[in-house]
Amino acid sequence: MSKADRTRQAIIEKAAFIFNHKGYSGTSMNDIMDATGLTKGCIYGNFENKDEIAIAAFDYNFSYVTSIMKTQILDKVNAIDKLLTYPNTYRNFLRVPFIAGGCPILNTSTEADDTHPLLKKRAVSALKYWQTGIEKIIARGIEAKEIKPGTNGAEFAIILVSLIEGAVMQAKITNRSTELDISMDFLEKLIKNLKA
Amino acid sequence: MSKADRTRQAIIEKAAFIFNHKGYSGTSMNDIMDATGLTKGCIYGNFENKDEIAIAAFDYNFSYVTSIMKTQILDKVNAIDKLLTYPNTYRNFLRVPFIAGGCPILNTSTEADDTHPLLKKRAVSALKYWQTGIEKIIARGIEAKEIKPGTNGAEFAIILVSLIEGAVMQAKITNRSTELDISMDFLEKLIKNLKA
DNA sequence: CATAAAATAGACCGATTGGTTTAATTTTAT
DNA sequence: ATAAAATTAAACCAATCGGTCTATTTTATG
Repeated sequence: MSKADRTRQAIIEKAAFIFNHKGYSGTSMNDIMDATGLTKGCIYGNFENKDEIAIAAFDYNFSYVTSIMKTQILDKVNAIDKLLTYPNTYRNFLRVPFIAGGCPILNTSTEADDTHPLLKKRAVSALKYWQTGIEKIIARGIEAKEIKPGTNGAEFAIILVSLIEGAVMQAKITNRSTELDISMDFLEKLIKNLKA
Repeated sequence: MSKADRTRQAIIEKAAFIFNHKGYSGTSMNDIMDATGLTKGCIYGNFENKDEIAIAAFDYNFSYVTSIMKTQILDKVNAIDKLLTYPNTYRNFLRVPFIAGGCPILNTSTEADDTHPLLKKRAVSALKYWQTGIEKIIARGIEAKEIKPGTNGAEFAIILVSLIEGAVMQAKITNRSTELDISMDFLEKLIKNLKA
């Protein structure tokens, strides 16, 4: 990894943290300078503009969350156990916030849907990637006779995501885990109900 | 209503629309000047600063949504029917966006939770008001023997809100009603399952 | 170790930010 | 009708915005 690559990566990682807390328009280039300890010239030598940093930051945040979930899911063999990773992980989201600032899909979606087409596109892709990931687990679970045949994977994915994102939003704003506990308990039951 | 009151109200209404689309830091005083057709001096004669406008705008947006829901809920006599107002209304959220820009609680929560304590407080109050409203419907429904005794109102409120907010977020970013259709179908079944 | 290329620092730019001030104009109440 | 009070317009402010440019330093290569 060249020095430029290392600098670029450092900018992305620091910026990713800030963008996920303050949002796109709430984050200034000065914020990024302060966080990285780099000057403006250096940052603009590595990125064309703020947009490019924001997009790289979103991709970084999303792939970070994805990698954490994927690692845990790959540890499980049974499809039900794979799905249970979601409620089990998100139940502790406030206590162990594995991504500081909250879910990047939720944060980016609500800010960018009416304002920033580029970020919006990124958020759409990320959401669909998540949804199809869950569908795949369910499809394979059906094949392996671990999940009831006839289970609608696409529908279940949407409900799972709704419960998680809705609960994360409520828990973050009220600053309590109650909403996550209750929604994730409920999601857990839904998943166990899929068992063949 | 004095002229000052009318001016103030006009500013709030126009600003409420913009804030719910562009967010707090995405909205500038110039945006508000353009939308209202008023000058800066005039706006600052009616409000102390941007914060005061943002808070009044949030309150306006929230009470607007609340009034629409309340009207429909009051039309129903049975507690189950009152609860069904939620899936029935939010199912059409994209087709008939009764509040432009999306749910103000969702929008404000995700932006303000890490950045704007005053707006955060407002969002918390709004969310709790919504939650307790649902709890009350359920409590009265139990009394009236329309809803199963033993139903946990607080838990059901959280799940209802999670499903709605999660689905609204997904539908708004993907620009399709699929997520709302599926999540609201599911919520409808949950509600009907509460019947005594 | 010399040198070309890549990376970085920091001064600088015009535009825009939220906010103030002052003078003129309307409204309101007597 | 008129004076006091409320409201409004528009010039003005310092600070910050995203972004550029050039000189200097650091890095990699022959």
